[in-house]
Amino acid sequence: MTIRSIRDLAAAVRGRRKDLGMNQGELADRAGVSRKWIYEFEAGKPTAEFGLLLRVLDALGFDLELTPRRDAGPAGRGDTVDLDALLDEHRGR
Amino acid sequence: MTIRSIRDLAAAVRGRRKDLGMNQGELADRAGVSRKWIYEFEAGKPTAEFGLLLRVLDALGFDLELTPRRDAGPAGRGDTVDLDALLDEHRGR
DNA sequence: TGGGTGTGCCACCGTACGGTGACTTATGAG
DNA sequence: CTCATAAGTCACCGTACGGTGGCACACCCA
Repeated sequence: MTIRSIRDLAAAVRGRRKDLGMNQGELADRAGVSRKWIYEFEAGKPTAEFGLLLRVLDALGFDLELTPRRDAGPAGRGDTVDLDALLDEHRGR
Repeated sequence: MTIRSIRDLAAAVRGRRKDLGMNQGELADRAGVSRKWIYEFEAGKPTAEFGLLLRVLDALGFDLELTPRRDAGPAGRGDTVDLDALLDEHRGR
């Protein structure tokens, strides 16, 4: 699934944890964080540190993939991205 | 690419930023973080907050994907680490 | 030679992250 | 009705994240 927000990740983590039959405490131990961390993260806390998150995802058997965003265009554009257009778009903010 | 460590991500971010012709300051502005954050993150700081990271990845046009780990192929090195071993290792700190 | 730009790095500071420990509220088994 | 377990929540606290502003060095180009 594509992660667009912390809540996306939180839901995925919680679902996966339950699928694996783990409770918050077990996951916390395996990932090396506190149960509080798990609880708050699953509640959508956006300030969680990335390093700890990686440990949790690892403990859950998740892989994290990074890919250049493919513009949801009608016809799938090639891998050639229009950098200027992209820049202008962002410049607008 | 698959993210296994903060350094993986840091390298990807730095490479992408340069490809887009941005300097640290520009990326920082677009992502709404400080230049110090960009600098430290690209240097591999593992404690960066996930919320800020999402903003930076968004500013760079990156998509983040979460997938169940593909079972390590047999050809792979002895990465047959089980969770308990990982557990013990993490416990050490 | 000098100016401009990009980056590494520093000190300082307010804020809040994350850990610990405990309490409370379901929920379920016996 | 108990007892046990899981999850939500709280207070307390040390630590350090992240922002601001600045400085120095390395370039590059006129």
